[in-house]
Amino acid sequence: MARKLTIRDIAHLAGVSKSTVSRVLNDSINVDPITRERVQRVIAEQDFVPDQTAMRLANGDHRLIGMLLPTLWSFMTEIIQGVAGAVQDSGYEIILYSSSGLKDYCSVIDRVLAANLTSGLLASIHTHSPQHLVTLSRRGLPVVMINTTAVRLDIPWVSVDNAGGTRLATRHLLSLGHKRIAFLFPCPDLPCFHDRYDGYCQALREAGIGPDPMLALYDDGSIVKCLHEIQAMTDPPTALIVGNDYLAYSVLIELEKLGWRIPEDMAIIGFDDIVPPLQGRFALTTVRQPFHEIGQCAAEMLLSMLDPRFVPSRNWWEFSAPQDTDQRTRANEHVWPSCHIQLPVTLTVRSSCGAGLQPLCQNTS
Amino acid sequence: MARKLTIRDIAHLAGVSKSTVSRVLNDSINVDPITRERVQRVIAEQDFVPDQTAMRLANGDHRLIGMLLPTLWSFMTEIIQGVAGAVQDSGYEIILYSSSGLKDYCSVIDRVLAANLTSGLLASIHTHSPQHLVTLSRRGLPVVMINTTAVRLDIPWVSVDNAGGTRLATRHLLSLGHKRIAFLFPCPDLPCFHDRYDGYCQALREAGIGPDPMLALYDDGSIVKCLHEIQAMTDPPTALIVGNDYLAYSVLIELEKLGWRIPEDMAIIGFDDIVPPLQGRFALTTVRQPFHEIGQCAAEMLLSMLDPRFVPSRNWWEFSAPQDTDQRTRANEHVWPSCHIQLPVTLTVRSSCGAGLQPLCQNTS
DNA sequence: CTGAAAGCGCTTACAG
DNA sequence: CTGAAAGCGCTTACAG
Repeated sequence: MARKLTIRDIAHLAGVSKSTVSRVLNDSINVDPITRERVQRVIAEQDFVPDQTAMRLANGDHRLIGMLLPTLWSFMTEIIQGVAGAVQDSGYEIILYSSSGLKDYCSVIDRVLAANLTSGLLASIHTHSPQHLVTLSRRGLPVVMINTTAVRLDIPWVSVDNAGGTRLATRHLLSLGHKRIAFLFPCPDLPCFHDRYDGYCQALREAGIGPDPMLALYDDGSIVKCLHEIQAMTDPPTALIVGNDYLAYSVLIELEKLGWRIPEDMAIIGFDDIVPPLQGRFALTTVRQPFHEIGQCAAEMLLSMLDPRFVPSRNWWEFSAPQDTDQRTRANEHVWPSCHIQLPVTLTVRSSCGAGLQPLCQNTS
Repeated sequence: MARKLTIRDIAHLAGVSKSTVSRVLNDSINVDPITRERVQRVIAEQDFVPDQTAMRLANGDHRLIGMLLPTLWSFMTEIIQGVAGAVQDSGYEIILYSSSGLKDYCSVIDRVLAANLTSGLLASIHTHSPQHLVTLSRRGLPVVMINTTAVRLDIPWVSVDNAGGTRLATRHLLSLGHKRIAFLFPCPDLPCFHDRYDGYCQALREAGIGPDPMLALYDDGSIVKCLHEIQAMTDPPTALIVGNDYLAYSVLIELEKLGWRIPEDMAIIGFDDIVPPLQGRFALTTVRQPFHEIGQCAAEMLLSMLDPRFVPSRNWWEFSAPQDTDQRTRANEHVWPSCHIQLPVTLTVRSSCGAGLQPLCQNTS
């Protein structure tokens, strides 16, 4: 390939100095229109694109966003697409860091930051404690957590309205006549599942039903045991809300093995809406997370933090988490450090809940 | 955050020049062991990590691998994980370019290269013609295509043994007693599906059965029409190999609507092995692609092209495409430009093919 | 083995 | 409005 042109070559060809070429490239105001036009023509003729590495070094702005990914679930692709779309024309690029495997994610982050390559971080960390990120964020590092399960953090994050989703699901089951509805935790300690449980309890209370602690179930690895417990109950549930789809599908499989009919013997609703192609037999009614929008929103938040002139494609702030709303009005200039977005979710009704096949869509916003 | 340390600070603290610090950082031989040790201690004490942007500018090696992604399927996550794992400790980073959407991927590539940020490209482009990449590759750009559907290219790529996979699938159906086996193309023009069709034909011929052109079916958007054609045949097939899983699941859904029983009325085998969680009712027997290995292999190929000292984790060359083997022996020094890897696939037997539930695993290597 | 100097390709005060 | 110069943080001949 031919030697790469530099700003000096363009300067020669246009009969100006490097400074002027640089000014044209950076849309500086202080350039004579005639000169500008001449330089631009040369740039176009030569297909000149300035070296990004040098640009980044010279102006200290690296225009690189780090994206920290955990072991990837299938829906991460949608989130990534959302991020990529938002970053597409921003002048920033995404650099991918995998925090999967045995490596300590803290050391990964530290090296990433020390190397001074990226100017901000999009982090999706689920199983680890994000304390390290919180510390860095407090010290001024632009970072946005994506779809974190640890939603209590005082660090910018984008997630969904977990409680709203299960409230929707629970109401739907109530409207179908169910009175005994159980909730199955995929694991006991993640805050997002507690929020989902809270939404379920809220909907029950709104219907005048006190949540029965016996109906809060935990998956300790043996779904079968869990189902046997249900069978052994004197007043067993007729419907079950499962904390996420992955577990919900496992439940469906086990129930089938046990000979239960869905939804006649047990109505099921999940959370996430993974695995869209299979809507035929295992038609799981579920709360759909807007993964693409989650990625898009997180990326646009980060871009806004990095560059105040950045204009988001949508007014995401209308989805600020309730607890944020007050303090934002008070300290408007510091809106970013405490910004938490909970995007609304939708209930996608298929057949596992027993609502028949009539299409029906509700959402939390 | 405190001001970032530079090589000059370390030099001061260690009482040496910047040059010496740089030599220590780059493991240069020409450093007195005592000096080296002193410098290293200061570096460790200060947690110093050199600025990557400056490094990249100074030595012209950007240590950044571009990864061009199409609209992401679910299995792209596995490929990405494979790539990330391989790149993890190589000193390179991955920068993500999305070629999805309406944007012309050629212009994306050109800007990427002109900007001089990345030193090599991993490309996964399916629906577009990769002619532009071929041209660039010929001119010396290190590029590896991932899992491309256009397997006839004279450009380095990593894919799977498509023909071997369908041969495995076809043999399996033959062993179950099927004589009339159809093949369904997801679309008529992609080379990978022709390879899969070829494998199917091979297996039939090996069994002394001439492939019946009537049994080569095409999905033109209406699976139902296709199924009606099958029903209308005087000698209809009893088994069906579908070109990919996505279509296979659609077929299963349509067949169910039509009241067909799987596998009694029609045995089905797919290709890809997407959607692992659902093995209960829609248990699709399918040819599994080793997505993680595909990503890993492609990344390691690219790293080898960028840095001759790189040592791959496995001897991938044993999976060189047959047509390559001869010329590699002849022109060993140019092994890279013509390197095509076809990883073996495995047949994952579930219930849709009618083999019952006994676990069974076969592969093409 | 080590340091001073020039250079990577850009940006940005500063002076004119 | 424009150019010469210094600088971003590193590397690498070159001279000693």
